[in-house]
Amino acid sequence: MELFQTVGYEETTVAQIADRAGVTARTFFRYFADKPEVLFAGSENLQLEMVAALQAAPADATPLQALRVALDAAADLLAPRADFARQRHAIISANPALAERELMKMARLADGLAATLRDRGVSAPRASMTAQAAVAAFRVAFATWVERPKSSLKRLIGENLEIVAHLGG
Amino acid sequence: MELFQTVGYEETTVAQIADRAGVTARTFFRYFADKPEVLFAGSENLQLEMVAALQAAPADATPLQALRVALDAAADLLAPRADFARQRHAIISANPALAERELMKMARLADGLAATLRDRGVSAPRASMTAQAAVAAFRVAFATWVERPKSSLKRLIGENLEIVAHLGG
DNA sequence: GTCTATAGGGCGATAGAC
DNA sequence: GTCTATCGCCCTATAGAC
Repeated sequence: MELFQTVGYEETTVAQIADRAGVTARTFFRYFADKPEVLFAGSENLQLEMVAALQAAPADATPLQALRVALDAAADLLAPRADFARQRHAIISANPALAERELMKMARLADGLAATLRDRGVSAPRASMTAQAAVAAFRVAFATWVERPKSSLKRLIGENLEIVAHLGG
Repeated sequence: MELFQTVGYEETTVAQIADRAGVTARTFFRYFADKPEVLFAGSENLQLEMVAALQAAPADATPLQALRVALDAAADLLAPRADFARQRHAIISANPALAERELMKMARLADGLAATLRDRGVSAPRASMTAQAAVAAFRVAFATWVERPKSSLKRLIGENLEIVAHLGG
C-alpha cells in the first residue's frame, strides 16, 4: 500500500514489493497468482462471511430481504476499516487492470450468493438476477460511501436496495 | 479466431496474429491497446447502437421499458451472427483475462446506458441501478442463448427483464 | 522500427521442520 | 528419511519509450 500510494501501482515492480517483504519476486508469485491479486487478498474472506450471513437469514425472507442481511454483514466488516477501504479503492479505481479484477471478484461474489439462494429454494434465473442486482446495489453504495466520509454504508445500501425492489415501476 | 481456436488464446502470441495480418507486432499494438482488446473490436459499435435505440425509445416508457428497446436492438445485431458470437463467447469464457475484460466492457455499457437514462430525466441512482440490472439480464440471456442453438435471444431477454421488474416480490 | 524493462512461468538446488 | 518453502537462474511475450 505504501509503495502503491507513493510511486503508483504501475510504477511499482513486483521486485520492489518482494524486497519490502524480505523475499524474492519468485516467492511473491507463489503466494499471489499475479501482481493485481496482492490487492484482493481479503476478498475471499468477505465473500465467505456474506454467504454465511445469507445462509443464516430467516427462511421466510424474500430473496432480496435475505440478500440485505448479507450486504449488511459486509458493511459491518468494512465500516471499522474505512480508511483502509478508501485508500484501497483509490488505488483500484485509478488503474484499469485493477478495476477489471475488482469486477471479476464482484461477479464471483454474485455467483456465490446466487448459488446460496438456490440452496434456499429460489429458482436459478431469479437467484442469478437478484444476486447481481444486489451486488450492483452494494457497489454503487460503496462508491458513494468512499466519497462521503460522514455517510453510512448501511443506509446507502438500504436506499439502493429500495430502488432495486421497485424497478418494475 | 482461427489461431485462438486451434492453439488457444494464451498460446497464441501477438507476433503470430500480426504475421497472419501481414504486419509487425508493433503495428498490432497501434490498432489494439493490448492483446485482449483484439476480441472486443466490435463492442464499441454495439454500445453506440444500444444508446441510440435507448434515445429513440418512447418518451413515456418507464426506464426498464426503454432499456428493453436497447437490449432488443443488441439482439437484432447479434442474432444474424450467431455462429461468430458463439465462437467468440467460448474463447472468452475459457480465459480469465478475457472474462475480466468482458466484464469491464459490460460495466462501461451500463455506464453509457445510465447516462442516457439521466438525459431522459431519470434520477442518477435509479438510472444506474436500472441500467446495471438490465445489462445483467442481457448477460444472463446471452449466456443461455449461446448454450441453446434453437433459443430466441429476444425471448430470453424478455424473460429476464420480467424477473427484474418483480425483484421486490 | 528498434530497443528495453517487466511480468510471469519452468526447473533444479537448498535449507529447515518433523 | 520426507515434506515444504524459498531461492536462483533461465526463458519468452507483452507492451511501453523513443
